[in-house]
Amino acid sequence: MSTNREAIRLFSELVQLTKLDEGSAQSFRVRAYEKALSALGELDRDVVDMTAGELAKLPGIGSSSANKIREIVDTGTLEKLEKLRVTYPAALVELTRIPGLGPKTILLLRDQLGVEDLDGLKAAIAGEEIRALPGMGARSEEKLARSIERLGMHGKDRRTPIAEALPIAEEIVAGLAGIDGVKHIEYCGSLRRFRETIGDIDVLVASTKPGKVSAAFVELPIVTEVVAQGETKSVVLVSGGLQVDLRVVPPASFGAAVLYFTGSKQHNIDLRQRAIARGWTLNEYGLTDVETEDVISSRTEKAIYAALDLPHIAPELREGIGEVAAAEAGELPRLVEESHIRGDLHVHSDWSGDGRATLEAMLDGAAARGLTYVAITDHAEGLAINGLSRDEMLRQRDVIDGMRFRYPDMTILHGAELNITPDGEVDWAADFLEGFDWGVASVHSHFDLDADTQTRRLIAAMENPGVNAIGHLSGRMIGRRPGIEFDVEAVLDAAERTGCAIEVNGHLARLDAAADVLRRARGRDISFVLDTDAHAVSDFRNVTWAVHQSRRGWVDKASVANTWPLEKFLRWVERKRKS
DNA sequence: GCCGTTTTCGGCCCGACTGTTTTCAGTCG
Repeated sequence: MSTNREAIRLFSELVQLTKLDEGSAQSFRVRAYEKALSALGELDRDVVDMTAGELAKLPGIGSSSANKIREIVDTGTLEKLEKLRVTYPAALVELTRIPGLGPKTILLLRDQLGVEDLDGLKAAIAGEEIRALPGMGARSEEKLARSIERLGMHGKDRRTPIAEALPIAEEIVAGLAGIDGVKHIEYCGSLRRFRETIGDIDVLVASTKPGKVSAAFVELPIVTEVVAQGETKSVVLVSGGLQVDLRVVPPASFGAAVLYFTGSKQHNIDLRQRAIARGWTLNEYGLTDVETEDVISSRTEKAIYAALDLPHIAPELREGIGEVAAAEAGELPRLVEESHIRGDLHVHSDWSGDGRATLEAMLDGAAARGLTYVAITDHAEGLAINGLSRDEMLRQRDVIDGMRFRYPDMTILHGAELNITPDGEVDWAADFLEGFDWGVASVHSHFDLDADTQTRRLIAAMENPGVNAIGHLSGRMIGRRPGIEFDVEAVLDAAERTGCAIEVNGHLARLDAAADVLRRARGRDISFVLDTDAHAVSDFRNVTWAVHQSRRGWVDKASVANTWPLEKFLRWVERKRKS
C-alpha cells in the first residue's frame, strides 16, 4: 500500500498548490481534487492493481483524477504538479500555514511586494509595506505579525490528540453550562465525531442571550487570547495554544446547529444536496422550504434526518464516506452502546508494575460497573519491568480463587496480557498458557520492524491457542508514536481464519485498532472485544471511548464478543483455546 | 474537476467575523 500513500501525498500537494494557482481554497477544481483525495484515502485496494477506468468509477474520482493517479503509479510523479512546483516554490507555499493568510493575499504579496518566503514577509511587515496594499491596512499588518509570532504554537495544520482536547472541551462545557441564558450546550466538530486528532474545539450553545454567553466565554480562566468576538461567534486560544470556537444559536435551531457544526464538511454537503433535491435548503438554523420559507425541521438532529428520509446517523459515522448512501439503503451497522457491554477483557492491577490499584479495588470497580464477567490480565514476564513471573501468576490465580465468593454476580476470568516477541512468540509455552481462562497478546516493543515481519509476528500470535485476542493492534500512541506497519488484509484474513478477536482499546492515547482498520473488517466474520485496558479504577471510563471508537470503525454489535451473554462468550473463548 | 430520477451542460453548501470599505473581499469552518 506504499503506492497508495505516495499517491495520497502527491495529491494533497496538488490540492495545496491548486489553491494558490486558483487563488481560492474553494474553487470547484480544488474541491474536486479534495474529494478525489478523500476517496483515495478511503480506498481499501492497492491503486497499483487498478486501471484508470476502475478508478474513475469510484465516487469522487473522475477521468481526469483517475489518469493523474495512474500517472503517479506509472511514473512516480505528476507533470502538472511538477509545473506548479516551479511556479509556487515550497517556501511560498509555507506561507499558507499562517492563520488568516489565504491564497489571494499571498499572491497579492508576491505580485506587489515580491514576497517569496517567510523572511520576505517579515521584511515587508518591518518596512510597513503591507499597509499600503489595496484592501490592507495597519491592522492587517499587525494581525499578520502576531500570527507569525505564534506560528509554531498553532498553525493551521496543527492537530491535537483527542486525549488532550477532550478534557479541555469538557472543562469549557462545564464552565459555560451554568451561565444565565444557556439552554443547551454541546461540543461538536471532529471531537463529537470522535476523530483521534482534533484541529480545534467547536462549542455550541443554545441561548436567547448570545451576547452574555460570548462575554462569559472569553472570560473563562482557561482562555489565553481572544482572536475574535462577535454576537454569535467567538474564537479564543486556550493554554497550550488550542483554538476554541463558540457559536450561539437560538434554542429552536439547536438541532440544525449541532448537525451543522458536527460535520463533517462532506457529510453536510451530502445532506444539503439531499435537501436541495427536495426543494429545501439546510443551514445551521434549520431545514427550510426555498419557496415558502417555511421551516420544515430544526429542533433535533433526528427530526432533520427523518425529514430527509434518513434514519439518525451517529456522529462517529459522519465522515462523508458513504454513510448517507448506506443509511438510505438500510445498511448502516447496528452500533454498540455502552449498555450493551457485559464484560471487560483487559484489566490490570498493581500486581503489574504499572498497575495503580489493588486487585480488590479493580474487581470492586468492575462489579460497580455491573459487569457480568471480567478478565484480570496483568502483564506477563516478557515485559521486563512490569510483568509477573510464572510463580506470581500462579499465586495471583489462588488469590483470585479466594475472592470469587465476594462477587456472586460477576464471573472472574484469570487471564494475562502476553507480550508478542519480534518473531510472534509469547511469554510461555502451551502447557502453562492452558492454565489461564483468557489471553490477550500485545506488541510492546520493536515497533520499527518492516511490515512483512510485523505481519508474520501478529499472525503467529493469532494462531496461538492461548491467545484469544490481540490487544492494541498497532501499539501506536496518538500524536507521540506511530503504530507498527503491517499488512491489514493479511491480518484480517488471519483473524477470520483463527477466530482470534481484535481488541478495540479504549485508552484515549491508543484507540487501537484504528478506525480505518476496523472499517476494512466490514463484512468479514471477525470478532472484536471492546476493552478499557484499565490500570486504575478511573480508567474504567475508557469503556466510553472504546464504544465511540468501535462506532467510528462501523463495527456491528453482533460481532462484539463482550456484548454476548456469559454462556455464549465462554463457549467462544473455549473454542479458540482448544483450536 | 465531477456529475446526472428535471441535466452530457451548467450547476456545484452556506454563513460569521475582520478589516477594509461605504457595500465588499478574504478567510475560515
